[in-house]
Amino acid sequence: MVKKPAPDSARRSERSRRAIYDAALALVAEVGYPRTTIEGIAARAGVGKQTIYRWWESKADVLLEAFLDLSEQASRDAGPEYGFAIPDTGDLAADLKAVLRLTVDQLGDPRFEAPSRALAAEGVVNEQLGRVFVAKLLEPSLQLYVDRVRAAQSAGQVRRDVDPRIALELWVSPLAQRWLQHTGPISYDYTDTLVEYALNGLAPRTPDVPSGPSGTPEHGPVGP
Amino acid sequence: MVKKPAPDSARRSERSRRAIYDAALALVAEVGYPRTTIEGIAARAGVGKQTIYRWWESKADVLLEAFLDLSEQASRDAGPEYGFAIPDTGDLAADLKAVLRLTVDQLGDPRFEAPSRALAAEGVVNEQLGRVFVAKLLEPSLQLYVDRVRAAQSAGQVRRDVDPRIALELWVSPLAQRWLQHTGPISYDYTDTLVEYALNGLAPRTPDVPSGPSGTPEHGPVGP
Amino acid sequence: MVKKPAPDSARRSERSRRAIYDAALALVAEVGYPRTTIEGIAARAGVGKQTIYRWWESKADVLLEAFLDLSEQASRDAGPEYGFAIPDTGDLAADLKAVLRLTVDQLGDPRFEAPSRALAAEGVVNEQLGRVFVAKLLEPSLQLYVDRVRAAQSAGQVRRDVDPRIALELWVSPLAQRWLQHTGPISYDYTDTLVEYALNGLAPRTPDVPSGPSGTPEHGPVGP
Amino acid sequence: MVKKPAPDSARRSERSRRAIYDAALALVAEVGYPRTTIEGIAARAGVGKQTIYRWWESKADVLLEAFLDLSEQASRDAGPEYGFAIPDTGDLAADLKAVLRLTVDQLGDPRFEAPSRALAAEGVVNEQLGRVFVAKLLEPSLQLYVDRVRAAQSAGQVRRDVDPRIALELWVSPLAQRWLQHTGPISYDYTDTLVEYALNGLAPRTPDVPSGPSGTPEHGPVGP
DNA sequence: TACTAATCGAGACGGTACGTCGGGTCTTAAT
DNA sequence: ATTAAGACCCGACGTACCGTCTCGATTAGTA
Repeated sequence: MVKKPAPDSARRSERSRRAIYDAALALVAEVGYPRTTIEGIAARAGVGKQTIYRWWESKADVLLEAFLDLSEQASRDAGPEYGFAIPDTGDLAADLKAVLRLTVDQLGDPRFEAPSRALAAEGVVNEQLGRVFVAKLLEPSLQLYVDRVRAAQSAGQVRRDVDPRIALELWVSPLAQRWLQHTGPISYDYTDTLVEYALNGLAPRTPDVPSGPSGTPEHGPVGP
Repeated sequence: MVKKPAPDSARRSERSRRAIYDAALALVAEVGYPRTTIEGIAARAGVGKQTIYRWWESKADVLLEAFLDLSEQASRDAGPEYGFAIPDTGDLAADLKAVLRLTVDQLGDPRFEAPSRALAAEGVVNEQLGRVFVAKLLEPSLQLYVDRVRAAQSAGQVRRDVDPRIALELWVSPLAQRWLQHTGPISYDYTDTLVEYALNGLAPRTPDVPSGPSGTPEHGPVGP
Repeated sequence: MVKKPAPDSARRSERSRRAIYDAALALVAEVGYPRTTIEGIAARAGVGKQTIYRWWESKADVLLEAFLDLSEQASRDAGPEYGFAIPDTGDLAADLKAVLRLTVDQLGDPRFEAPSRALAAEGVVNEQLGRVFVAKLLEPSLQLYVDRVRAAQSAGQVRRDVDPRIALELWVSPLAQRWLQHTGPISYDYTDTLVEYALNGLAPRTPDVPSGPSGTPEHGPVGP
Repeated sequence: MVKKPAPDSARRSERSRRAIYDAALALVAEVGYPRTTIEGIAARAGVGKQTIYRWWESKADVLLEAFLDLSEQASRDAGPEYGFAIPDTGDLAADLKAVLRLTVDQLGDPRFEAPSRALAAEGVVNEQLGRVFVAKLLEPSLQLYVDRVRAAQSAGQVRRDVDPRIALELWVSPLAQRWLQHTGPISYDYTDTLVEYALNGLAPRTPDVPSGPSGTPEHGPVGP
């Protein structure tokens, strides 16, 4: 992530690095991302500006690393041995609902909200940073859903021809969009509903009784 | 939105307003949002800085109005009588796929991409602006889906207990997230798949007929 | 003093003119000349900016006229019939001292100080205005000294080869400089001393007769 | 004179300081004081505006220092060993006339005129700056007159009860006023006359010899 | 007395400069 | 060699006024 004639990272001051992380996160939480300045971070961290410019390319870069560090720390604290996973009780719907409820809680945690909003916003406009953000923070979480969906496929609860990476977006993206863009309220009910819609679809279940005239004959040759 | 001793909007210079819109959109497209400055907009528009500060509160505000104006213009040009609508051929899936393909095209249009990304990003971090952005630009479009889903409910193609406002997020939000956060590629195949997953659900169709090879054989194993 | 395509002064609003004079003098006294602005004068006078620009060329111009008006008013109030004059009691030294003491008082009058300092300062740097200032305000006063000195010459108290216009500078200019440039304190003693030095010269009187009655026995060892 | 968390003057850029002095003096000479802007000085000096604001409080402050520097330089160039002095040939009148003629020349030197007028004008209105101007630039010159007058007193050419600080104003102030306020022309004749009037006074010399009334016996080698 | 043209209060406009903030580079001294 | 400190050049900020330019609404002098 650093491009300059790489300084000697062996001599790097660990103390300064930590102080910078702390200052950056604190400032973003306190005054918001746009009013967080490199000078401000340096001053708060008791560090020279050059120390920041030496090791990072931009304000966003600093915050990204700081937030990554925070996340690692959090997951180390939370799960000593395993790094989070989605439970598998055999009931996919229930498992997803449970995890999404935790996510709802986390999205409201002010400790995470300010920096993650800031990074997400920066990522919208700055593709390079956006990709790092996604790769380092988002994808690992999404992968857990991929795994869980695969397990459900093995258990016959999800059709085998479904692409798990796309499937998970049916519940993850709506929640993400509501949070990111303030397009709607976020609640347990909401996420529960998403899971149900996603697993069951919107179309009426073909009445297992052949008599049913309705159905959805019009779209796609569902069934013979 | 203006706080100072409200300027007299009757005497406002229409010429300047248009020039400012044009300059703002052009600059965002050319150098990107963060490098677009109010000073730059004023200079390019041949306008005094104060004329911008008199009528808008911030750079984001200017761009938002400029973009709104652009959109209105576009929809006026496009649909003389009706302001866009989702076709209703009777086949919900087909209609949604068609509209989403248009959306995919539009998301790639550089004319719209720069300003809408910029505004979306700003809205992530600036809730006030975000809400205006959503209310003025996003919701009107989403409302069209609500209407179409309601029609489908009347036609018996969608369960009556489904909330259309949530339903539409099953295909809109995934697309939105991939575009906003660069979480994945965007293609016709992708949006087609979203529509199918959303309408049919992920769970296997209750095998109404034991022999039934149900599922959705037509589109095979989608995904990367 | 006005160069533009002369507006019709017959239609000029006397009310506005007076309000502008008052506002200008008040502002200069309150906030000082540099922080007195045309906009400020207009606002305070309840007058449109154009009304000022129509009749005056510059801030200095406005103030100059306002001050001239003030002076005329003052001299009309002070001396109904005669417009100031220096007394002629036959004792030139006494007359000059008396008038200079009045001048000392006037220089300390805050009503006059702010605007006259402002105008003097402007005149230092802006020769055109300076000349008007001198011609309209300073010279008329100096002329009174010229007259008095001429009278003294007729009375044999001042040498006939002395140029009165230069002579008066011996006491006027030192006082003026101390006031303008803050080069020294101003007091009755000081002006008295100036008159004596000027009339008697600095060189020792040739002790024509040891008992000589001339000289200036009355003022003893002046100065610190 | 600086109020902010005093910058470290040890690290001050000498190069910038000189460039700022040069630019300030040049601009004042070229476009006049009021049209000389801090921005202009910075641009011409190839310096950031902040570098000016860091070390000076105002435009007047910059110019004052620049002019002080110029004067020091000039006096260093002119008199390597002694820093100017008024000659003492034994003839006070002649010595004063000589020095005043030099002053007349200097007042016409465009190199000095613009900045010194500007500073004088500023000092009229801004007492703080005025006092610095006087103390640093004016008084040192006046002191030379004080010394010369004292010497004349010792030599019996000037009365012992005369205050030299006031005496010198008899010729300095008239010249100063004519120059500052454009109240009259400046010439060698004029300054010569001032010296004669000041030394001999305006009142007729007591006719030491009843016969010789005319001529100018009065100012030659004063004293018996 | 009504007409009508100039002046008036008001303030938006294109500009210039202000004084401040922060970005990113560079220098210094201390560790 | 890295660090804290901070001066430096630079660009943009948001504000204050400049002097010009419309706007109705008076407001005189003329018809």
